[in-house]
Amino acid sequence: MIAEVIVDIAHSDVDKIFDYVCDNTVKAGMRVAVPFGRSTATGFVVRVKETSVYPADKLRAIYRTEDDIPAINAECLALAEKISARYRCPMALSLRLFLPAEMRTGKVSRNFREYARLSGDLPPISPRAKAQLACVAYLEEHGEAPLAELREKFSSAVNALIKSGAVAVEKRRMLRVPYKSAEGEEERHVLTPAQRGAVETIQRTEKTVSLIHGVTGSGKTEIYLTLIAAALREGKTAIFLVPEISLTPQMFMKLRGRFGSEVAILHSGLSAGERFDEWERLRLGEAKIAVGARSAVFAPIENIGCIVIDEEHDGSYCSEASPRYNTFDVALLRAKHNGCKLVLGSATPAVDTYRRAMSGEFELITLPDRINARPMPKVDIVDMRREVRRGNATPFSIALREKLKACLDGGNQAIIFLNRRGYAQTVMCRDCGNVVKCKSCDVALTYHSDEDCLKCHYCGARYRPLSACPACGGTHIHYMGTGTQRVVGELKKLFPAARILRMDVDTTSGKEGHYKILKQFADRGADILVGTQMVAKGHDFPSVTLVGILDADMSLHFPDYRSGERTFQLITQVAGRSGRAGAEGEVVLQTYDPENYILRFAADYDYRGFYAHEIGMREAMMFPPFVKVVRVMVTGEDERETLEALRSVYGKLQRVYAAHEEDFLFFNRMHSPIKRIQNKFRYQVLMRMTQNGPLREVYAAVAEERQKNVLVYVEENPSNLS
DNA sequence: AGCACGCCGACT
DNA sequence: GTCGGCGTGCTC
Repeated sequence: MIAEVIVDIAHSDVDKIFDYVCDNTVKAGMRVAVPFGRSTATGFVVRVKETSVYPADKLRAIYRTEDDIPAINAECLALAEKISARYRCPMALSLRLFLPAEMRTGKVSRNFREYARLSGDLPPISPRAKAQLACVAYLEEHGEAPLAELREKFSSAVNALIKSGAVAVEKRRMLRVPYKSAEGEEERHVLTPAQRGAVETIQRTEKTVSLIHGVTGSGKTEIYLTLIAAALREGKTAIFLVPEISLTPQMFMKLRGRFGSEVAILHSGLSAGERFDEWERLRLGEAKIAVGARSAVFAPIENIGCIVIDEEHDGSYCSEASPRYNTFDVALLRAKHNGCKLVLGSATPAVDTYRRAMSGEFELITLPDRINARPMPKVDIVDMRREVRRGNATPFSIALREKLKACLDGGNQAIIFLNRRGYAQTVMCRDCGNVVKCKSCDVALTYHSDEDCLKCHYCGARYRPLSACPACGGTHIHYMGTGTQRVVGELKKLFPAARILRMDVDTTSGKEGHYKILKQFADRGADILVGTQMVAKGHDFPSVTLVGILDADMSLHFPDYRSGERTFQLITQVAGRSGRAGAEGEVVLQTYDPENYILRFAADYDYRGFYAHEIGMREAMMFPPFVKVVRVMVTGEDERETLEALRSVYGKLQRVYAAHEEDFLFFNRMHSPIKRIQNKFRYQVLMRMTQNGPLREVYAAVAEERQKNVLVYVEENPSNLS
């Protein structure tokens, strides 16, 4: 037999099939160790065949198989091929997506546990051996018991019994199941008519994809769970994707409660062993529901009955590393292959998704009402320009201050949202105007008061705070802009008695950092939670009646065609944290641009209005989804080499441009908005082209570019243009 | 990715 | 005259 093998080396030179002689125990999808040149490599068997066209005298045999059952099933092998073709990456990279990292590095061990039971023939035991007799009696009563437990109870008598053959020991695989304690806590909810209708529509439609557009609190989760339960009843499996599962512990507690150990959780917060075992439980069919962030879309399961993507609009569904896959695209391929439904849900769908739903490509289900029929919190837009004119230089408007006071006096909690961490955004010398920048990045440093240092938010470098300007020696150092740390300081001055909690990347280090802070706040361990966009997601806080959004403009004026969309989503999400149970909630939205249509629509919870306006704008300005934004990034440590590579790709791309000029709306080379990150210079060729534009040629031109110290890659509709 | 083969500078 | 620099090519 001949095995077609892809070696697990991510390099285009070896991205092809190598034939190896093998025996009939080798199956497609198994990992194998093979001789490769003068060394040994791991490889993936993608096909087994009878004969090879490769000269027989040059064929070598595989050394051994690394799996006893295939690690990658037939569907996933085919999927890997599609991903490699679609995202132009070596097969090795797309195949790796389907394995837990622990499996490749081989750093985790499988856990075994020894069980003892009485063997068939019981040799006579001396009546004096009391412990042995007790042990036998124990086993007669219990059938079998973990060996360790027996040893504890009957000490060395156990060994004697094993030696005499009275007790047989069997090794059994132990799979580590995280959060097992949450089993059986969930009571079943009765669906509302709207939820029932949504479930029925999704099950009845002939369309593969359904989009549930439901406001916060409209009960989307219960719809997902019902669909998943239905799939399980048919003997099928399911995939449930969430943006950041570590932020939503109550979500998997809910799943565990409902489905017990049939749920496998795949996320970074687990230990390596747990993650590996959860993956194995899926592969072995012990678990039937894969829950996790985007990588869970590659779950090793067959016969999928339902795939759910919750918070469909979330940016984390697009991979930032090669292959830059889009979770929806992969999920759609799997749904089509399995003939199952793909369900998307969001309170603020991505503009592109909503457009496809409106066009009839997706089934659109709208849930306009909250389950408890409570109105959404009222949003008060405050014009910060007037505050400045009135001489208010603090980050808080008078309205927000008053409402905060009332909120705290009433014994309620508040959330203050500001999408900027640190104390002061920039540090500037007032004598010469010099702004302090990072040594390895073209980025202004942010002052952090809690550590009394300057930090680079792009590479994490720390610097000593300045007493004098490094450029002119001046001592009038000015700390500009407000971050979460300064907000906490100002709040302490305004409300000395209030207990304030801060949540941003600086306070959430560690495995359960997010969870701890959210839990503390939920348990009323603080009155005010100040945070970045982290506070927007997860957790319901019943006692929160006020949300303050300090600087709604900051994400609005991001240099990116999606900044409006993102701002709308962010505001809607943060606002949704207010007033979920008891009292009615309030939101104060501070802005220097109070007439802005995005903010207006967000304040009115008018998604449709926002969408209509935004899509009209995108069409008029020729932005996605009407065209494609394509960026070719060129980065390298040596500026000259990087520029040379840029010139070279640009030349090739220019030929593509010249041959398809009618497909281009924009074509130019430039340095990236941030010229240097982590000592790497960043140049780019930016293009906007029609949907059927010559994307293939762009990829081909980039693939040709193989300079040694320079990295060149393509990004489609990049989420971040810095 | 490794690793060997192969053509030009500073050394015993 | 050699030892060795890493550029180029190959691995079933």
